[in-house]
Amino acid sequence: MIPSLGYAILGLIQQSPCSGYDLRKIFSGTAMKTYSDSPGAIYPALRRLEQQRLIGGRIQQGSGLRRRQVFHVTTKGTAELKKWISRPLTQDDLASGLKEVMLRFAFSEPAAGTDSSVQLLQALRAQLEEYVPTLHVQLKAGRAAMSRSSRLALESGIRSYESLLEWTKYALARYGGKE
Amino acid sequence: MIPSLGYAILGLIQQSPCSGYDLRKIFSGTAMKTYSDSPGAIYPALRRLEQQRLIGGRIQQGSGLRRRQVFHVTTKGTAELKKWISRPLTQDDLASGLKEVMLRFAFSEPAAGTDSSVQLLQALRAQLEEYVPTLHVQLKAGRAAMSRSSRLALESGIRSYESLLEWTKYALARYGGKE
DNA sequence: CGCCCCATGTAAGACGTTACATGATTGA
DNA sequence: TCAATCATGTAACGTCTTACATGGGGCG
Repeated sequence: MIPSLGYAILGLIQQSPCSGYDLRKIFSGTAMKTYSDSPGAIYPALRRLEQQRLIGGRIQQGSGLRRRQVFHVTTKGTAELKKWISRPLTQDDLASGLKEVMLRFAFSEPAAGTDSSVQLLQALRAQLEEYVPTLHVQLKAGRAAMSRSSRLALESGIRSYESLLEWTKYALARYGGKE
Repeated sequence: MIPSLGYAILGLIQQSPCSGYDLRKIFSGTAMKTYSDSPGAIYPALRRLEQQRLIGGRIQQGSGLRRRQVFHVTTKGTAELKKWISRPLTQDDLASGLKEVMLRFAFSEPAAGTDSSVQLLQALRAQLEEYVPTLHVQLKAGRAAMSRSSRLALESGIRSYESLLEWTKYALARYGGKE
């Protein structure tokens, strides 16, 4: 099983070939730094992906430049990426952090086509419509026993899922509407 | 350095003494299952906290019950919890997942008092008011180079931070308003 | 020459996941 | 008595963090 960081790397490399150093810069410069910008994570991850033949590296040795290995995604890598993006959405995908779901969506269009994006959004919307009410139940159930701050914290979680649900509708509209 | 799971356990035990098994039930039954409900994580974590004298365990051996170790927070543990909750909020706290910040807030009132809760909320609001505009910049900067789905994914992140900002205002109002 | 950035890596240690193991108790 | 649940743990494995190491290249 490939960890999140692996997929993040795979997706970025698929958008355009990168060296490990390029990846570090992307991670540390954008909102993606959640996926570790440390060399101790990135270089081993690259090697693992290479061993699985999901990416391939070519050493760029042109014109006095120092050694620099640029990686590209293999056919197998593209297939793996598509599989990951198209994987059915489970309850766990929601509860265990939206980050990975959003990463899948972010890569979906270039890596797996518009249909995949739309399907992911629809699945996400459906899951959220199921999940949000259970959170309200949790809030009602625990209301008495919870402190004010923990109640508010739970409310914050509920709000964020609700606002994500709104977003899925907005995003679906951007993909043509009708459904 | 104590990992998130450690603080989650510390906070729960502080609310009311628990056994490892109780903790597992709490984690798996509520929205807190992000913090691992697996025994392979919880029991070692409990032992670590005990070694640091942050919690203490008492074996409940009454009336033919099977051995059951109930943990309570020590003075040192309470102090550590307060320190963690009151720690100044950094940029990293925002970028590297709100989960831990919300956990701190959830425990803040019972563990460190109302003042701590309010201070955390104010700090969070201030950080968000700084951070949200930088995300808008990121969106504008990358707009051209990004695919539709990655643009939408970034927008989703922005929305979620914005809605969190709204929530901090709502929560502060619940703490007396004025500020 | 000395310093900083490019670019890659390695080693030690901590933590979490998965899966397995152990026994006692309750209820069918 | 057999299964399920209570309750605790352990071992192997993989991954991430932190910190250190290495060297070329440009620049003042």
